Amino acid sequence: MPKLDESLLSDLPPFCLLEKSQIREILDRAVSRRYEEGSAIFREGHDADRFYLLLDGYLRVVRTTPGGDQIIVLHISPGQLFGIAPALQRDTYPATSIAAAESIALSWPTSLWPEFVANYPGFATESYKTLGQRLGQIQDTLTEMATQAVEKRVACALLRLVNQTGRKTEEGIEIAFPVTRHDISEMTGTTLHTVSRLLSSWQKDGIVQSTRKHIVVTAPHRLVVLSGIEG
Amino acid sequence: MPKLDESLLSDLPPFCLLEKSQIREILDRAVSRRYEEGSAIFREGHDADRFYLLLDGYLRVVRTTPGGDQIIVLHISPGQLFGIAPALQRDTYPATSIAAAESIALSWPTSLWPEFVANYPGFATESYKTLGQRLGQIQDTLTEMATQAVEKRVACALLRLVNQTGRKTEEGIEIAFPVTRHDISEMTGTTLHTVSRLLSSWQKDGIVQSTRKHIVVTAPHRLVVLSGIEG
DNA sequence: TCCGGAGTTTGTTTCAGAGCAACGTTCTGT
DNA sequence: ACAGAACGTTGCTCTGAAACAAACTCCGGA
Repeated sequence: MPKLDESLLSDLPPFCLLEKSQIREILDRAVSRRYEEGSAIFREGHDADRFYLLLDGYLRVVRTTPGGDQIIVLHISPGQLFGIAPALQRDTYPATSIAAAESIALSWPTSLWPEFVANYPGFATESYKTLGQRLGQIQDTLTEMATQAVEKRVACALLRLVNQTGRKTEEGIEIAFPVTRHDISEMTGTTLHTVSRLLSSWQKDGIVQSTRKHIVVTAPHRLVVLSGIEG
Repeated sequence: MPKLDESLLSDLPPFCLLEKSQIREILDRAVSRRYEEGSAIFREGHDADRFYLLLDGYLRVVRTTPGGDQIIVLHISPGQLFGIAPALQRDTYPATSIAAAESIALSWPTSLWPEFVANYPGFATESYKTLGQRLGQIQDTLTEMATQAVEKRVACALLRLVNQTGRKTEEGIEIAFPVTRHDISEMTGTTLHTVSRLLSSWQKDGIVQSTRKHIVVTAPHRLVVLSGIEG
């Protein structure tokens, strides 16, 4: 493995307060690995033996029911920590992480977590902040799921993707990684059929433009209206 | 305020590793307060200026949508920490806490949190464990909400209440605090009408027995079957 | 003791969205 | 270049549960 460059970490929230030498230390103990689209980084229920940082790509965090249904709990973007079960004193991962696009992640053995927290100022703080945001976000999703009709949920899901990973293009804002109708149905607790119909109708209305695994939102404001947020 | 007894804390997970003198210290800085049924301990969006420990009673943790719909995210039982936004570097509470029955809670100013974490061994660990469990639990609820039909969700909700707060009686297991049909509908994202119908039909089948604000599960095993869990 | 409100029950109507089915299209590997 | 798989679209049917409506019961307070 080639030596990793310090600039990989030096701007990220959990590490930005650190000395160069500390970042070097952290990187020297990290394992870097590439994951191809569709492959799992770790799986629900397995031993939480490592924690991770996503350098490049996008992940889906997924839960599976006993009945075999899946749902996407959240997405991870570059720069975020994930698989941080050790932070919560868990010895097993509570969900599965799948690369939604080709991705690269660093990882460290769980046993280093306490040391990171103790030695690197700002690391604990930032990690727990991430956790707090994630908890809030899941509560939002739960509330939405419990109270909103399918159309609004799908609109919200799309907006979340756009906010988190949107890239500006000529035609509008494009979601930066492959998303299928089926993925969106697993984010919103509906069927791919319903998602397909909604997307078709929005396309007719000029709100989105989509091809296979690829969505561009051309009129975000109209989607916001549909989502029923804001006053 | 009368001096609080040390035995209040000495057996609880976050404090059980501590010296007597430390527990004394903690209690001396705590404020104890009674909340009557239906009153709020704190509200969503407000300054997270204190964190809490429930000594007696039961709480509902509730979120409200812009549209005015409410949903119950989780319940708090005696002995649990709550309102621990500071642990997640949040400066505002992400949800509202309501006393589901007459309750008593201790609280401390948020500014003491770092000190508790630093000085009291096991405190941080246990708090984060709680958080981890709560995160997992909410993910469960979300998954359930997204994939299961109403009947299963209501069965699950009832089982969760029973597991968390159930008290054995002659007729079966009784939920230890007042729960209305409406409450259950807010736990499951349905209407009180549907909950009422389900409960009636279960009563006919001898699975539950309920009067106003009061539910006894007489055949938990049959509820488990309905909930569709287990292998 | 009577009133009013909160909680519950039950009936009827309505429709969003799941389920099923069939087909079209674009990719991948050989 | 072809077969098969993965992804997407669309029409039709049917049902679970929301919406609407109306009473009934219990409880606390004046």
